[in-house]
Amino acid sequence: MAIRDQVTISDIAERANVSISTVSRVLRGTARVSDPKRKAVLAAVEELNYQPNVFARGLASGQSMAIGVLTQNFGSPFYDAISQGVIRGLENTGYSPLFADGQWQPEMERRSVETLMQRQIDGLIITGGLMPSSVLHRYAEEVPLLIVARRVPGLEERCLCLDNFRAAHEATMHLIELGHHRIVYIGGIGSHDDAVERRNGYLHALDQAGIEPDESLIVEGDFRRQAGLLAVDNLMRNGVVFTAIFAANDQMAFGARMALFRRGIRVPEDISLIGFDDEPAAAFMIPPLTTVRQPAVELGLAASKGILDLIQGKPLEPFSLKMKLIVRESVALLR
Amino acid sequence: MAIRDQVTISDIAERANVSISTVSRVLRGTARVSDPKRKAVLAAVEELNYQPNVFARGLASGQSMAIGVLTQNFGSPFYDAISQGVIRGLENTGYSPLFADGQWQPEMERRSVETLMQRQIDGLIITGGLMPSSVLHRYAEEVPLLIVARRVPGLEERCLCLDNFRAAHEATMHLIELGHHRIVYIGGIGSHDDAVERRNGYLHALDQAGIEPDESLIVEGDFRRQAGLLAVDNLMRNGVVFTAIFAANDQMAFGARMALFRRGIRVPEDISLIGFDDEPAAAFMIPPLTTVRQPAVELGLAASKGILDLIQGKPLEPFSLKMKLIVRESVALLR
DNA sequence: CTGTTAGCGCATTCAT
DNA sequence: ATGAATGCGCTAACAG
Repeated sequence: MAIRDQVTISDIAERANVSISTVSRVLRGTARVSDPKRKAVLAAVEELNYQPNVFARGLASGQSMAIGVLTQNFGSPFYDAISQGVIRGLENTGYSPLFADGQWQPEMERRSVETLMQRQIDGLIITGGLMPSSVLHRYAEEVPLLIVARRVPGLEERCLCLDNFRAAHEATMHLIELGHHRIVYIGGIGSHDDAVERRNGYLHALDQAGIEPDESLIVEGDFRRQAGLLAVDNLMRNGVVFTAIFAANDQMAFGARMALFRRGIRVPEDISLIGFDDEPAAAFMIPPLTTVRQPAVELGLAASKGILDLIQGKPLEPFSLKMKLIVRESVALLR
Repeated sequence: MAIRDQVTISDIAERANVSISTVSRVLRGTARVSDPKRKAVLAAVEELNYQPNVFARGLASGQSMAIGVLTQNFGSPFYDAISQGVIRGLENTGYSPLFADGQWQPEMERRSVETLMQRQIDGLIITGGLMPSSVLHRYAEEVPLLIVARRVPGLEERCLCLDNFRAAHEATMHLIELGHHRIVYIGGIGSHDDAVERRNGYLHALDQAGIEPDESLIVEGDFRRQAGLLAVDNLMRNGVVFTAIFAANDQMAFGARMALFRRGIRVPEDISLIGFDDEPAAAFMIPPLTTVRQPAVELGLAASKGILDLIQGKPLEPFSLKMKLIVRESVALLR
């Protein structure tokens, strides 16, 4: 045991001339305690700087007062913003978040969740990720579970996510209205539901506009920068003609931007580019990246509220957040 | 207690026909156990899918097997990269990291550390931050402590940081060699040791080159984007003349870049710009931001190794990582 | 080598 | 309203 934390409940019991149960009672507020005794306890707590031992408390109560949060890639602005929201949402609730990083690798995600589980988390928030939905279903049975920014079939009521279809649709429409016909779509992983929805939104917009979808304009990515870069490189190398790009997330849009830059192609003068997520860095690109805003912090906040509800057995409040297209200077009218 | 995790050590003891202590022994490897019994235990563990209860273990052993990590701003690429390093460094060590976010606010940092402490962390890694050094000294007495990316007087042997002075000196020299005389320095918070060192490096380079430092070129920032933006705006408004900017971190360089962009000033054609930290996004600016590389992941790795050494009472290995200037395309010769 | 036992610090039930 | 007693699951002496 570390040197600190020597003061225990019995120390203050002694100091306050009461029994340890009384101390426990005033600390937890589980039963009424006479005023003088309560004050004595509180005073002793103060004087001795008592800090409850989380382990002992957890052992005895069966509650850890901890919420596990599986995030993807510390360093990814979007997921980090969600984490921020969770932190804020959990403040002063008595619960504290325990973070683990899945790194977008199913195996890593599993291990991370196992670790969290071992720490007896009272609830689990999973953001994004590639974990098979079967595994998620299993977790859902073991612990109050909330999934953020990902739609999992069969667990819809546990998922906090936005209308990807509509947002992608809007973004594509925006490009079409600017006069674009040949719009590249750089998608996410095919097995990922969000990616599918966004793609459908894209396709639906084309359809509405009477534009024949062109398979050669649709590229599968993996949500990472490199994928965006490669996508553009390949398109160019293959001589595919296009005037606009819609990427399923900002990271890939960054990559695409980079590839264009290397070839001396200007954005938005030569090609229009839209991303998705509104990562903070998007605003700092020169010129700023046009993107679909996913309110990540708000998502995190909602997630923390939601998980607390679940823990208390309350029904999940319906969730709705609107996404909107952030139009900056980087989308141009087609010349 | 959650529904899961019902299997306890005695369940498998029963199942394997041994005593609970034997089970504990094979699980912890604290003593030799006959082969048949060991195998029986392992088998039982497997069959029952036993998961040790961290709380019970912690209570009994006094060890939490957890390392607290106070980071600044989830979402700051630099600190996140450090976190990544810590995660990697702790893999397969039996220890797991517990993250908390200080958000660059002393009060928040304190609360976060208190929370970590309450969770009985075996060691504490603090990255950056603004916590008064007196507080840090106190923590150092309570728990094995390692400070990353910040130099704290009196705790030097506990600090993992780089040679800020030399790096700032080099960056400034680089600009001078390119022909710049009037170089703006956008600094960090004055009370922050790193900021002071970087500033001194800047001043020393000027001195060596025989350039008289000009107070009007030295701006105090706070490491955030907004500060860089404001700095440039103010300089411009006041009609200060300069041909290059050296910012004490990339975030502020981003801000400066933005301010320049808004005024139609090109980088590097019109003004040279150097940042500090080599945040990933720096490479994705158009053109990429020239910056001083701080190997953040390596810092995190070293930190995790270091904290484990401290916990085991081993002396801290001397640490050295060189920083180097990443010269990309955004520094121009003075026309 | 192995089983028995005594706590770790706290919540909680049971008496009072 | 309050104290005594029990146990959470596990580790670490302590006896064989």
